[in-house]
Amino acid sequence: MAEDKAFYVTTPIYYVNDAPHIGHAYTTTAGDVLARWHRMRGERVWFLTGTDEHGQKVMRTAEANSSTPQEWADRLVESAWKPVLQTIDASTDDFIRTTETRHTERVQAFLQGLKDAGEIYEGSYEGPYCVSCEEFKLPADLVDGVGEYAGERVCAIHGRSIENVSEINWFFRLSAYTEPLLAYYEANPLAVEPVSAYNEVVAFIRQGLQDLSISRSSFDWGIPVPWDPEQVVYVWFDALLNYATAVGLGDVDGPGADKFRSTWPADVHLVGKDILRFHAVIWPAMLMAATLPLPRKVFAHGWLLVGGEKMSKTKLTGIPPEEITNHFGSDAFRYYFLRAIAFGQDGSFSWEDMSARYTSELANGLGNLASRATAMVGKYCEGLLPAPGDLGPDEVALAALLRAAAATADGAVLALDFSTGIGAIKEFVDAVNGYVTEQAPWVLAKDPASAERLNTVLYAVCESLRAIAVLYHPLMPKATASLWVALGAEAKLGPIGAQRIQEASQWGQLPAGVIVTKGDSLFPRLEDPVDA
RNA sequence: CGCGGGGUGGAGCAGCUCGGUAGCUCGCUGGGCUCAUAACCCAGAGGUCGCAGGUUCAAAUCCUGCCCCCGCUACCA
Repeated sequence: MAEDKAFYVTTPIYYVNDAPHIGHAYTTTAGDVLARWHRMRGERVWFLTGTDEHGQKVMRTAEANSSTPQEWADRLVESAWKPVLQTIDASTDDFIRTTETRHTERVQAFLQGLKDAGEIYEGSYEGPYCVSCEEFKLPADLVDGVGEYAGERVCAIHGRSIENVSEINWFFRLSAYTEPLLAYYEANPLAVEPVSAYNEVVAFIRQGLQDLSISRSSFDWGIPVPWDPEQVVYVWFDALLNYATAVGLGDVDGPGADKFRSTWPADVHLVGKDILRFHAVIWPAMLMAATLPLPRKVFAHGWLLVGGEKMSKTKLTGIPPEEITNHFGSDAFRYYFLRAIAFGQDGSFSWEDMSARYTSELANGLGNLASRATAMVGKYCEGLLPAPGDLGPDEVALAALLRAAAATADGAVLALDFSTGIGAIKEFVDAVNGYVTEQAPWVLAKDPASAERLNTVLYAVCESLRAIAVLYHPLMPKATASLWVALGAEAKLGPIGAQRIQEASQWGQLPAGVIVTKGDSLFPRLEDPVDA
């Protein structure tokens, strides 16, 4: 490889106060498929996720539950957030929590560095403040008052007047990075994707950036500002740094320094489009200020819509991932969301569509193909993969189709276009199903004179499945591992995870004579989940 | 005129960057096959590609205007 740096992909760190829903799991799934894909290309990979645990909301919720913020966060991380990784079969390499000392100490060191470099100054933040809420409000949080407050903007929660209050805070010179960021994005048009996100970011920066208040004094659940312990670091400033602190930011020697050198910068930050601005404006500015390399790509994916609306906790439309995986399994979860929704755009989720895709593409498509192939090898060849005779034009065409599909899939996944990549593999599955029907091995089996032809056909089908298993493995680790076993591939070719994407389409890897078994259905047909 | 995204057969979506048979999943009709998870394969019906203009030999695809839906509009994660 040209460099020894690992391919580094991150999910956002999830705000621990939320309940995990399929939107969170969607992001992590995308990251996982990307990570597994790169691993199977033979690259070193580092895949990070974690939780964001500071801030006023966590503190409030903890208090309301007669708990300390730390205890509250501990509980949610262990009971809700880490289990999600198992639920969707995510292969993360690390899980960072912003309350860990490896994070807090490095954040403080980073902050001190910026201060020493003159990037941070003391100023006053002034804004609308609701006494009842005891917090600053954003203009967007305010609503028109009614009754005695008619004519003024009031707190949306309490409906009462807000005061204009100022407090002394530490500010980051974000405004100084307006031009550098514009220049950077002009030179790196792929640094933010998709294009719509890029345009939005550039348009925003073009308006001119204001300095950012990065400390708070009104509450204390956060990382203390090292030179001013009365204040805590603004949550976003703290949170964004996780991507770097997790891999050793600032360490001058030792394992942290080695890790940082071999990992940073991130190759892909996956984010929801609602937090794009933090990642594509504030974060790179912070790194510029510290003269560190910028992440190579921030990719903003869309939202999952339920009933046409963004999922939301308050509207009770947040679906827990296990609700889906309990029924369909983790492979189908992973398949559905990355296949049915163009990555980068909003997509609507419905049980009906999920169920339809599952039945058609997984059960009737791939699952059934594996079933008919293994059954025929069992029935006609006593379970041993036959040696093929000379390839006919149909086999040559099939092999060519496979090469094209693999190439398309590889290119698409590397470009984070999962749906296109999966679609290419799916089309090949369909083609193999068509090939089976056209060749009609059950007819060939009736005539001893066509025995060699039968062998050729059955071999072609199993060899196709071998390639499909490899190409689909990053997406559906469990089912493809089962398929790998059913094909008898492991004994001669090694573990499926050790196969190479780039070599997957090379025809003829599965050796004749391996034991093919008809195991359980890869994707059993399921009862309609919407029976209510 | 704040910025951006979207309006494609019954449903959900792709295609639009690089104009030239409108593709996919589901549903529907007819046929084939029987190895297989009553699955598979083939054929077919069904679309004014939001509306109106324009450019072009040719536009879902480029340009202009309009209508409708949605998100964002920063220091709440």
